[in-house]
Amino acid sequence: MSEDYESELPEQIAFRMAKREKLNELSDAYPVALPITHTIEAVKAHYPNLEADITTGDQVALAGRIMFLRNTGKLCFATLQSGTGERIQAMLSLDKVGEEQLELWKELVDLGDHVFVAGEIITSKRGELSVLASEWKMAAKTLRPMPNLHNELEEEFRVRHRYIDLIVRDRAREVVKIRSEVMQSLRSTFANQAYTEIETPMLQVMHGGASARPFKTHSNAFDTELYLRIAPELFLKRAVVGGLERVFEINRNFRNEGADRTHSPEFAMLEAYEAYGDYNSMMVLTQQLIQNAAMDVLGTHQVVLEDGEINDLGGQWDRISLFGSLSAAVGEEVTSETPIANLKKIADKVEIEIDHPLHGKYVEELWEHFVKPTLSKPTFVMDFPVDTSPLTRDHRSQKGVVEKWDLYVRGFEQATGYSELVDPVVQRERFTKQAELAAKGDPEAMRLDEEFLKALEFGMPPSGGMGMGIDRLLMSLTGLGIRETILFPLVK
RNA sequence: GGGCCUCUAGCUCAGUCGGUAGAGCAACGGACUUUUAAUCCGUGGGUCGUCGGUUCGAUCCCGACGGGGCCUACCA
Repeated sequence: MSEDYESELPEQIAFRMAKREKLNELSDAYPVALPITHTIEAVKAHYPNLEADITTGDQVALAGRIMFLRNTGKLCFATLQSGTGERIQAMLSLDKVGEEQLELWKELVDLGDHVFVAGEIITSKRGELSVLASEWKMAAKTLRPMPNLHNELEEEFRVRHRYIDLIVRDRAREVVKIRSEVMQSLRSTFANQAYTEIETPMLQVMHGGASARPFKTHSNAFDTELYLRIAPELFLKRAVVGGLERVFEINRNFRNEGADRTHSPEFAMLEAYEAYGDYNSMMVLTQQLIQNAAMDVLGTHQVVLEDGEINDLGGQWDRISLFGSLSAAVGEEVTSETPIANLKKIADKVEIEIDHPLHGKYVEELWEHFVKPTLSKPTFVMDFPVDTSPLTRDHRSQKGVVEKWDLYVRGFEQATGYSELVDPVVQRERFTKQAELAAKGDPEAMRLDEEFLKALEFGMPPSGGMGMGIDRLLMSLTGLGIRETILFPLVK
């Protein structure tokens, strides 16, 4: 380490560096192993309510991070915290550790340090469960000062230093745990229905499965452009062609588009496909996945959100038709046959501008303006325009409409499901139309994927499919913004 | 992409109608054997996001750039 580096250090780091040096001279600032006998959690659980000023005679050895330090002349107090946030008090007294060890403690131990203490379980005069140390050791010296524990950290600081956020904020740890348990719940719902979890490529020669702009990268080995996937759909369908009749994948998608409170450039996506299912069976599955997750993780379908509001996920969720609900909202019949000119008139009346060649885009924009804001309860919105859903089967009884639903929860799209298009000839036609859009400059239009079409030509059974944003599921269950549901969201 | 706001000590924030800055916690020195954000006395710590411009003088006014936020348009 150069002297330049040290001389430029903020004073608090320089002091801690010196303490680290001294610890290493005396023994070790970062010992490889410590004779720990108990976790803080175990000790707390074992002595739930001792009276004040008690000695137990029980010896323990434990370690934790120092969150508070209260050093007096001959008796020092420290609050040690475990990784789960559980805390216990350590006491170091002159008569138990001796003058030398007490002085070293006061000289070398800072807030944030991991320390080891061994001693007797007691309660203090004020009743605080404590380890009265007969011995202490540095477990790991911290070089940087901890933030002020009495003010909330700024949002940006929390995101950029999530490890500190996790140390000081209970809710940060809770959200990590909730997310992990939601994942387990989803997998268990799938496992109970004989689904197989698979992983499909995230680096793709051709991106597809959604309308979105991809991230591009380059492979040296293949000397070719590659894309980070925008969706796993086309590979999961290949798996269904291959006979994996119930498959799902939970993994990251990447979309080179805007970032805001509900969008992150990389986000966790769940997709599931079920041979001989359709969009009706996928609605049942999706409702089960979410309701089970709420029940397994939070113990209720009446989820309390961050702002105190209740998100009621219970019961049978509403199912409405896209064209029907739009027609009711605008007060006139809107169908897949309604001329664009008429749609434009409706749009003009409420002063929304739509500039897109697709009829379906008009319908969806109008729906989002008139109906979407009125949805508060979880609602399946069914039967979408064909020209905006190139991978979806035509409706079994309605013309110009496909068997697709979107699930809206608290006003944003939570999941989507389809009766999958499995006719390779129709799929080729749909891709061709997408290619025309791409030629006209639509950066989100899909590509014609010959390899995928070849797979379909080998016969894909009739299937239902669904996709759900995991981060958004976490948002629905907690009321947090997407950057709070992702442990380490992308920051510049 | 467009509009508005913001960046000051390790952290959270004040502040200067233009004369180079403060608080609380944290840190350093001292006192203290029952503290709970311990207390008391004392001390240090800043390229005021970066680069330019205006000015005798800029942390403050102006411009550009960078980070962040909110609103707005688009994708889940």
